Amino acid sequence: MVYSANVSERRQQPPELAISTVIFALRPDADSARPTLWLPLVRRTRQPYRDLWALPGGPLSPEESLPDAARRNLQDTTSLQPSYLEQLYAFGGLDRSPVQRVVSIVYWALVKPDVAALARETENVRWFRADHLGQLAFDHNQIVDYALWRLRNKVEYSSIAYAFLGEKFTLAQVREVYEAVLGKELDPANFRRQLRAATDIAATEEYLQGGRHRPPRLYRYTGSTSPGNGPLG
Amino acid sequence: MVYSANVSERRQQPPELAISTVIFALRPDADSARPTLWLPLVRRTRQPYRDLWALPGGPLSPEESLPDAARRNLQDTTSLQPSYLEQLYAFGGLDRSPVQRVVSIVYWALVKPDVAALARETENVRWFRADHLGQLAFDHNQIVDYALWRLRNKVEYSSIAYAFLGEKFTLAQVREVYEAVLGKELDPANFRRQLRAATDIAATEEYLQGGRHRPPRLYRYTGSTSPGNGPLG
DNA sequence: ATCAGTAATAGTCATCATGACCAGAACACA
DNA sequence: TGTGTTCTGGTCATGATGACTATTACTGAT
Repeated sequence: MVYSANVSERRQQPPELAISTVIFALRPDADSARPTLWLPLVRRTRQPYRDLWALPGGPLSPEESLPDAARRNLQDTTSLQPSYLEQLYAFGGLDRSPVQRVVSIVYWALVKPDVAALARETENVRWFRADHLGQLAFDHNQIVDYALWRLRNKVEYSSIAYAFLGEKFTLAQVREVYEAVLGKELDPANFRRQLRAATDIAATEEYLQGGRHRPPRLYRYTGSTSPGNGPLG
Repeated sequence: MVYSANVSERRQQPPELAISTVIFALRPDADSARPTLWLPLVRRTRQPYRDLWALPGGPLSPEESLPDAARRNLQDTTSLQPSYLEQLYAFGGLDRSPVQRVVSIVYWALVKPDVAALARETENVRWFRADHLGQLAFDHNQIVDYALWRLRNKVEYSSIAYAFLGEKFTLAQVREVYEAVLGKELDPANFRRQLRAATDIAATEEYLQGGRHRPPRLYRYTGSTSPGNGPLG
């Protein structure tokens, strides 16, 4: 902790308020042929934790709302426009940053595959597989763990999975989302039965051609874009 | 909005960071003989929203963690020590306060009945039934609605109900907690079957004497005090 | 002392969701 | 033409749940 200021000094200053976001996308994986969970990180160019990877974020401007700040930070640092955005948690531990006390209101977001594919990687922005991130700056490993936990829970009781997919999709693609998020394989027939009982997806008359096997039917999501966060929408 | 400063003026100032808490307790109700959900509110003695009722809260001191700040504010304003405390949400809308922009990190808490009974009401601290609060200051009606939504969800999939109860309790008392929180009656026999299948409550050899009918057996909660918030504990 | 009333407790039954599993249909490729 | 794989529809056993019935054990009135 080279850059840790002494405690009484830090406590003179008012807490700084920052907004950060954990962003997930499903990307094709070289090894497994199945898509896996990835997330973009930005390299820190200043102390503390210089050259370590961190969540995209920045200070809250006085004239923007919290989700607007999250969206603007995403646009500025990674050029990504999320298909889903939800507040994750406010982290305010005293020792999160060795320099000054920082309270971070953290959002988590999902992006669709076409948006994620267009995003170019730079020297300071890179995609990482969610299951081996290495050492991140600050308490960001803990934050990502929590975001993953929320994602895994939410995918099971809400219709959030479709935020990972395009307008039309096969049931197998939906299953691949669940399998990538939950980290386990699901029975195709049983999974299919559940989706067909759901009211928020509808079959189209189109089939996905060009595959190696029987062409699967395409479906469309007909539910609300925001899967609902209680009275807050 | 008599006290609303003009917008450009407000936006010069940095956002203020506050901590508030929604506290729930189960209290006997005069009408229904069944206990109902109550929460303590504090009267505002200053503008804005002077004389309206509001959630207990205050600014975050630089040297305390977020849950510590919530706990201290509860102690200072209502003298209540919660048996459960969890972060609810960070509210940061631009127009939450007409004077200055305020970002509120809101917690929600439960208190046990003996603690709630000891709390004395004063001129500026009073208990209200959760189902008719009237007009509160700021956006606190919306915050209470969200806290109620979270409470109702969490009571169904976690063991949070025991935070409302003492060390030993009857199964009917647990059922009364569920009924008060969910706002509907539950079948005693089926409810009993579910609780007996749970692993985190154990039967004692004691019975509650003095009632009008067959004395019910007393049970004890054997699970963890913190029902778990994912990787954060 | 006896009986009525009510909660506490135990149990039954039909229904539904789920996991495991089987089988035919429809395609590409050798 | 056959083989392999996925897509799709189906069966079966199991467990959870809601509705319901019945017995037990107490208080309070007659």
